[in-house]
Amino acid sequence: MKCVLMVAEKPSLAASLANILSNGKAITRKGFNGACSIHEWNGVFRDINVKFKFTSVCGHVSGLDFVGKYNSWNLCDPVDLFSCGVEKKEATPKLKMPQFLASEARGCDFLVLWLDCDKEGENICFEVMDAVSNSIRNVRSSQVTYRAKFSAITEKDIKHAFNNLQYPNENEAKSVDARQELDLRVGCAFTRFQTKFFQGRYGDLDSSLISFGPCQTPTLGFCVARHDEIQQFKPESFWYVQVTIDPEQKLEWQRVRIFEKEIAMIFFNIVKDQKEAIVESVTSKENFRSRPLALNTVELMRSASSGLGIGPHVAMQIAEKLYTQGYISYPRTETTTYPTNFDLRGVLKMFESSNEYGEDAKNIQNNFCQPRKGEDCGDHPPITPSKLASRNDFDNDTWRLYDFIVRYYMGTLSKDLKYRSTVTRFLIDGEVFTNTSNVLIDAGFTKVMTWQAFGKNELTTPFSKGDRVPIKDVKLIESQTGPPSYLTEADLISLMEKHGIGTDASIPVHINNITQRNYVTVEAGRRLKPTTLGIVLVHGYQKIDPELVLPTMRSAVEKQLNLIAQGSADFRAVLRHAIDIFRLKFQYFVTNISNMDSLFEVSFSSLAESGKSHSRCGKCRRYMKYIQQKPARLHCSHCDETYSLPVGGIARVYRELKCPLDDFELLAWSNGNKGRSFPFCPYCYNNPPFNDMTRGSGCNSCTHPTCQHSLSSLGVAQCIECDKGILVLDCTSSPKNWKLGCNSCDCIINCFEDALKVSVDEEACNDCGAQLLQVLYKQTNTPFSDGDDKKTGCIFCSNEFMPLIEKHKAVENRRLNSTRGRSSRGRGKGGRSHRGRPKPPKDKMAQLAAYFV
DNA sequence: GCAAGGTC
Repeated sequence: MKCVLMVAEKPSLAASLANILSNGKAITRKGFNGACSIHEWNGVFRDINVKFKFTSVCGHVSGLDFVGKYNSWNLCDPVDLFSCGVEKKEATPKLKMPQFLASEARGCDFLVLWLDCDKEGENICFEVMDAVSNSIRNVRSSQVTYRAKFSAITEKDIKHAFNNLQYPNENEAKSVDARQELDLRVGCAFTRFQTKFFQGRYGDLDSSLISFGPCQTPTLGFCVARHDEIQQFKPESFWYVQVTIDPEQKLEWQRVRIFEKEIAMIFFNIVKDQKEAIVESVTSKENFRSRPLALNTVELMRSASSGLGIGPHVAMQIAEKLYTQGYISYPRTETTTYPTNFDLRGVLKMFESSNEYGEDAKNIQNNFCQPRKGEDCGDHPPITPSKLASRNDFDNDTWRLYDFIVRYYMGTLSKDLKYRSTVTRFLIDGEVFTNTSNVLIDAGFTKVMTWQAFGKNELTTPFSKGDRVPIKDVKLIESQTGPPSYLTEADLISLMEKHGIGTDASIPVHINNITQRNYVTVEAGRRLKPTTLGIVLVHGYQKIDPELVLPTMRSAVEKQLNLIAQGSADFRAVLRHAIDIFRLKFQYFVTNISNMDSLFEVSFSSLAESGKSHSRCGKCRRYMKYIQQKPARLHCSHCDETYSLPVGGIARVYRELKCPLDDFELLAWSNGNKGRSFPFCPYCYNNPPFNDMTRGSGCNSCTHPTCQHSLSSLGVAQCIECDKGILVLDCTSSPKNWKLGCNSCDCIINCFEDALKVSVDEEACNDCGAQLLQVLYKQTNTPFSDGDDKKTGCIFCSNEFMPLIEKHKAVENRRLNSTRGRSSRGRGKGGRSHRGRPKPPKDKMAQLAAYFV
């Protein structure tokens, strides 16, 4: 029997599409990658009986990256990133997606692609075809591979798509390839250049990465634009006449306010001596506030931020969790209209038994309103609740978001809010004042969406035309115009949506980025206030090349890319043109960076003047400065060199010891009292002296043959927790604390408390191959039963050491293993070199010689 | 250590 492989963009969609197409008959099994399932059934495809297999990918199968050395920050000039090679790589290696697809496709004759119907989906179609090209013959043929085009996940739509299969659109897919390549080259080139440039000059930037991106930078731009408005705002004084009538009620002046005091005074003088206001007219009309459209992602994020105080990133994480647990429908959609056959009442029914919502759900069913017609974007149905939950099922924020989604859903099926608005016009010697009073007629959807409840302001006594109302008080009030506030997250989301910056799925990522990178902070009310770094960056772009931060930049690029999608321009030509433009922009940016730098200069302190005097430079013997702000560095202002330091923790001067290779003073890095620690040479850490030592290593990885701090001198045994590392004696906090620490993982073994001295012996243990240790105690407090103050033994095998070694599960295991090993196989696991002292590098003298040259 | 876009 012929076999048809069908592929959707995500596991959940594969399940629901298979269910529709098989009329519920599909049998499901889990795929070997643990993430995707395969749904199988027999049916008819193009008039023949076939077996169907429906599975999915998880988003993109592949992603783009630079080739080889261009991934390294130190091995190439950022400008090379505009011309160097790029290659496709597996997007998520642990999912083994190409392998999974290839194996499921084996033996299949046809491929039907059910990826989301947007350009990204079209691009993934071709990624899937690539992945199965060795499994399905002629996969590029339009007689083998088909594309289903659907706009809603409804039986009608899906079956229609199945009966009208097409071929995937290569032009649309290509336009995505172009976008990927352009974003990669431009983003990484600018990011690397400006990060290295500014980190090499300033010590208090408080940022480990100064990134640029075609979406994140305009996003930051919005926040800084508002900041600039606030800064440039000049308050203006204005005056208004405030009349209070009896019974007490303030009236609104029809002129609202006046910016010249003298003129305001004239009106005030007219009104102030009057005793009565005459009712000129009373008009009344019914107004309404519409119930909401069905909920989509952007609105969910906006409301979560402004109403619940939950940021978009976290909101989406919670929504994702609610979705995978079945409480709500798929939370990423732009659509704001329910599918035609959606069981609106069924969902309400589900809530009838709920303590929280039961009463509302019944009321709404009795007064059921058809939802408003929104937009169908052809992606997924709006976000709706799909399972009843109660308060105890979740933590507080999860409950609040779930509650919001339930109430919003009920709101969309409720009546509009209705109120009566009555405007009373008063005349006071020719001046017009009004009072507007609103009276609620029907709370409508705000009965469930209580946060939108109607603020009442009823007039205590209604008036009729011709009434003469006593005036209680007349005042001339002086006030000032105020600046706008910082942008709220909700405002920012709206701006991004309006300018097409990011997508519903990536908007929270960009906002999160600019906060994580320390360009903006989230203030009370989730308002986004730019930091000095954020402001200086945006102002710098504006000085050098304003287009870099303009929100229109993204859409201009998208426009070009759309030419590819429409087939009216050649992929290569458009891409080359766009890359050329950005390369020129980049080069212009680099040559004019001093314009941005002059702004940095004002706000940040140069490396030379930041940090504290710390340890000596091996080249000039002068003290270098220790800059503790992220990323921690040592800076020698005399040599104008900067040395990076291990991430986190603290690097203190290590007993004024020096590296025998370069004369730099050694430092002891430690990550808290009980954490890892090791000595290192700041020069070797950045410029490893031996081939078998990687950048970012301490002395505990150094193969120097004679230095007393090196791995060669202090290595004891292979690590008991990881495969790669070696346990090295760590003397940096001796004699208070002695410990063995792995030079690769976090494994630490504390030992020999209060010993005067611990050192690594020349000999190795006969039983397990570990290097022996010599331990010396004060005569007065030796722990050994025979009264000796000095012993040599094995940390794993010597009985008299056992009580002096921290109880460590892995140590116990190793002891057991080595005992067992002895009885069954003679001696340990067989004296491999890594067990004892690690082999010194083969040609160490040659390496040393090379280093000194 | 880098972008933006999918999704887990």
